[in-house]
Amino acid sequence: MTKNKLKEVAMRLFGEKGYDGTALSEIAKEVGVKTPAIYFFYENKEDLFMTVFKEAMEFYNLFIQELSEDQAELNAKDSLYRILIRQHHFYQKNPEYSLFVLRYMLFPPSFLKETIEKAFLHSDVLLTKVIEALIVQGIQEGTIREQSVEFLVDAFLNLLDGSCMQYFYYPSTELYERKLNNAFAMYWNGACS
Amino acid sequence: MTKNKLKEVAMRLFGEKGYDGTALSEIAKEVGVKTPAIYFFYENKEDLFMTVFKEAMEFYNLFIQELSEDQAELNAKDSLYRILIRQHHFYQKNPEYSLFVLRYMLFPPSFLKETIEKAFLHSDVLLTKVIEALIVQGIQEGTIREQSVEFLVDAFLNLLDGSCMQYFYYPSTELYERKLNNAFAMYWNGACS
Amino acid sequence: MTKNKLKEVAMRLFGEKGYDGTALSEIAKEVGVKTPAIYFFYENKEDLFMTVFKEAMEFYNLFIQELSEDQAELNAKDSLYRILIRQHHFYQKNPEYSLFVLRYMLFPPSFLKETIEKAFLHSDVLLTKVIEALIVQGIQEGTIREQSVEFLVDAFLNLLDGSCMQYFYYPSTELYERKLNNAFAMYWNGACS
Amino acid sequence: MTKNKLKEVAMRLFGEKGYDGTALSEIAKEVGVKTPAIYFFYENKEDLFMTVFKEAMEFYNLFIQELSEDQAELNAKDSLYRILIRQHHFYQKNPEYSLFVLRYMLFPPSFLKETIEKAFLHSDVLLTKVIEALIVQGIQEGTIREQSVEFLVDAFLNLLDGSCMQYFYYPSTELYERKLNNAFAMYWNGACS
DNA sequence: TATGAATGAGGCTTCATTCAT
DNA sequence: AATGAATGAAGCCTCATTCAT
Repeated sequence: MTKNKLKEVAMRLFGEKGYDGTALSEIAKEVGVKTPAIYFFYENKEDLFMTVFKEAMEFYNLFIQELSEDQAELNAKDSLYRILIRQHHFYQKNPEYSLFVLRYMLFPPSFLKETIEKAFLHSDVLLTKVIEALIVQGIQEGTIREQSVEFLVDAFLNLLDGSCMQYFYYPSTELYERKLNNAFAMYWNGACS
Repeated sequence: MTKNKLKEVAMRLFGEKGYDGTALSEIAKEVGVKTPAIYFFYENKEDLFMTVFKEAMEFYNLFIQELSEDQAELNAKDSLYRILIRQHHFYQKNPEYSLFVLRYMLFPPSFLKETIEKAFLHSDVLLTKVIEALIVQGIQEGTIREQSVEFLVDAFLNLLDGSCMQYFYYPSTELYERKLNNAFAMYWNGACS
Repeated sequence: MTKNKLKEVAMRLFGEKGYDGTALSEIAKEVGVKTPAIYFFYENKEDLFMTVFKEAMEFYNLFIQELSEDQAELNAKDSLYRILIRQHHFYQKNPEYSLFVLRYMLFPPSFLKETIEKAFLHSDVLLTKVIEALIVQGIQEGTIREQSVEFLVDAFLNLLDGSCMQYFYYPSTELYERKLNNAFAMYWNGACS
Repeated sequence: MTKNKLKEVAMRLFGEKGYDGTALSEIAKEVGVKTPAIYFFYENKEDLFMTVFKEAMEFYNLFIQELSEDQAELNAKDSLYRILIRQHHFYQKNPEYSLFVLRYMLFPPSFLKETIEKAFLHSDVLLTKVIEALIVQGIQEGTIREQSVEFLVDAFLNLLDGSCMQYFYYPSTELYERKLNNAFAMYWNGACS
């Protein structure tokens, strides 16, 4: 399906080189098609971008939703750690989605700044709920010291954001993993005591 | 004068709209000059960008260096907290520099990916040393529990990166500051106990 | 059915927006069909245009021919006036045909300038004969003063052309009709005295 | 001056081939310049067209205004006849202006239908006043029979419009002139008697 | 009878860049 | 120190047209 190939290639190139840095001709070429063929499937560059963006967001939100599933049997600590690991895996297995989402979360093209901000706030709310539930579970378990939930959630979200940043920032996986583990250990340490 | 104004406007626009999304004509227009005037001061677009980039990095490194100064009189906790606050102030007082640095740290234009990576690793090393010194001080003070320094440094760097991300991500300053304080409190909690 | 609908829509759009200003896709869309369907009925854009053009000319010539019929019982003055009225009615009842004919009489697309000129000269000859017959009748009746027939024919044709122009030029029907009547009255006045 | 050459060539080509039928590249080529040079002088195709249009209208209105001048010494008949002749001369001496004005009076590109209609109504008012003055003069002279001025004005404007149409319609000058003279003679005949 | 998919040609426009002044 | 004039390259997009189905 040309239409899907276009979406995939577009996601990768938009993620790597940005909206303005990606020519439709490049996308077409990689798909093995001439540029005007794009217009058979998408209205224009913006439409292609928006389609890709929506899919990326859906996929990312799906990932967030999955974070909350299948964790019932784990204790809070393992669940939280697993979220970090899953985020890491998500980045590794879906480099195009990840790069795309990160890029346009921070640097949306001006023509859809608002749309994008709303979409990301939505994801943020989803994620916050997932974390909250786990924190509450930890407190009930007794593994997390009784204290303000908001406080614990904020710190964990910061940890996630920091890991996100570092994943794209540090080239070496080893280094990244060490930092990730150390940061989580410190978090858990603070959460318990 | 014109040369500097060009640099300033270029930094802002490159930061806001990206390298490909910024036309030299826009830069010239904001400065109140015609496009060819740029070529009197800079070889070409890349040269202007590189000049701006170097200045941004110097400025950013200066900021990092200043973090280590004037902290002798403070205890470790206050010093570390002050770093977070200073980072926040730096972003607020120098939005153009900050946005530029963040953008090109994560998404360098392909023609200078390597150069930029080196520059950022350099800054990272600088920053790591500053943190390390403070951690060691804290251990010597006895306010930080004796444990692996690397461990504490990694977690603090993660905290800084997370805060960086959130600063640009969250629109509201209040929300950002709450999250920042909560995350630091958790960090310090973990560091002591 | 589709073939005829295509012809109708094409006539209207070619008349309103010109040959170059009308895309085959627009025509197809209005007919409720995809563009390639056009090629099942017509060889290409030119062919569609020519088909439309021929029909418009036939229809217009039919109108001219009808002008000479059913007028036997009327006197010359009424017959001539009736021609003006019929022209007016023709424009009102067949706005698409009229606009099309006017547009391509004055501004033929370059690829068929000659063809079109011939077609219009043919219509002109037809019309001239009709007028001539009525003038002669008028002179025989004694209602038109005896004088050069050519002279009277030329003036009447000018009257017709002027009315044509004004019909498309003036937006208001009332204004147009007043002008038409005044112009004819003056013509008849000159013809008699 | 490239800018003026562009205007001249644009007027001719827009007049001959229509707005959609004229490529900027053609205009540029005839001027001896590459297409993007047009954008140094005009914002875009519409702007070039509008500039040409405004100039054509100004020029045409100037022509109309001049019709009323230098006619004091002539009697009404000669003045009116002279208007027809001058219109003829105007068409002959300024074929580009004339064709352009005629084309866009009848078939404005959709994006400026309203603007153009207003402009032409303005010209129409100007012209009507000129004719009116001459008719009144003729009645005062006693050369025109006393009757409704409106009636005489309408008929003369019809004569002018008819002549306009025929000028562009009939290829042969001789034929055109014969028709013109015959039509005017008939008009004057009707006006006097 | 009609469409889905695709393309070549070409149009409008922007942009970095040059060069004479 | 800066601009007016111009261009080559390239980008987005439209359109007539084709062809397999």
